[in-house]
Amino acid sequence: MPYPSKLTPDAIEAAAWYLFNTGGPDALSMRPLADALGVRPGSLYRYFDSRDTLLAALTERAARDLQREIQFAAENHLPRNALQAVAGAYLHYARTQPHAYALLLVPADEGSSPGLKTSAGKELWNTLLRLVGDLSGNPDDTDHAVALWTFLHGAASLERAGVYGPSGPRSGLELGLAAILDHAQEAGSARNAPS
Amino acid sequence: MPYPSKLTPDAIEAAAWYLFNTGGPDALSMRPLADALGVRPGSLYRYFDSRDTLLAALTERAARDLQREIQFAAENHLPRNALQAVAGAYLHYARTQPHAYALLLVPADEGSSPGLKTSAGKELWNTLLRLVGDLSGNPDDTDHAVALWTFLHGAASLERAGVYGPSGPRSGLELGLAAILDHAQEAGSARNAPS
DNA sequence: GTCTATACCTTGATAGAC
DNA sequence: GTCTATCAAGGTATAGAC
Repeated sequence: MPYPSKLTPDAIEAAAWYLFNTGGPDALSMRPLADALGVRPGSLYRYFDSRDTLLAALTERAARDLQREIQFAAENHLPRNALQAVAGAYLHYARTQPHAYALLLVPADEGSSPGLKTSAGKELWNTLLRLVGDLSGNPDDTDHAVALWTFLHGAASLERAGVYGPSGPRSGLELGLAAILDHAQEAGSARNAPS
Repeated sequence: MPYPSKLTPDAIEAAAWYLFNTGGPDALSMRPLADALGVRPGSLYRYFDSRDTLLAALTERAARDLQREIQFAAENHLPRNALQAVAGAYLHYARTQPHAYALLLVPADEGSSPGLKTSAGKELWNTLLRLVGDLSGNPDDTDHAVALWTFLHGAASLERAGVYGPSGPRSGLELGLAAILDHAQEAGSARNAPS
């Protein structure tokens, strides 16, 4: 029975995901990955054209993961609280899976596509857009969604860069988040009761 | 006259700066750098311990550059307009020198220190803090400064990731910026006229 | 003191044998 | 489908020529 081959795309991806999340991009190299799978480096190329292709798969996976966390966090909350919870979940994911998160927003010039232009990435955006719409009353409120996402990513990114220091800028973040949510909410009120 | 050596730290740094800003991190490799200087790779190590040391020098340089741009943009403006101009200058720098900008906020685990913890980086922060203080009336308003910087970096970062698309989310960014500046300004008013 | 020559090791990737 | 070579390019270290 020669059928069950040692390798499958899923097995490779799983091992790669582990290596990547454990040690970051540098830890994901073809040789150690092959070692982990009990195989020779060259064999991997039968399933993934290149390391970049493999990274693209991991990117998609990261987007799906984060989208699920966001969705879950928002459930059973009123709009304002939902977004507050989403912000927490977003930052929590960026904190606990920093490498995977970084994959989502790789600069455009560094090969692989931006990560959030994947199908999973678009779903993530739509989820955010819907939640913001619930707050502001505008179902297609891209402006506030963009502002919110911009702020969340900035927070995740600066935190990861170690800029905030140990004491943490919690108050600064909460303040900024509140400023944006307030703005969206006021826009909603103005809609319902135009002067 | 054997004295004038072919290499000087400044010459190396300048060539490295050019390579780096032109082609990104990958373009800064020791061999091409040596070629550009008409020298053998090994020679570079008399002046810089490693590629990382060289990168650290470039990081310092980037922080200095950005700080100067910010300072210049803020001159001769009233607080609110100054910060608006600063935001523009910040994003402009991130747009036109993307690689140098990225150097400032390298994730903490990727070797070299966060870039903004250099002396030039601290100056940058102090500049921002002062300008925010002028608006809110609180000379040490770290909260609003953090919120503003978080938002600016998020914008620079998402833009670079190509997330906003060609049409640009100008309105979303202006809206978020306005929300934060308004919040700071209102805090200032409340200070002067406490209820 | 300054630079060259050279070598070592690790990457990603490919071609062809089995 | 997997292995065995093998390649080019990268960062780095050292020994020795000038």
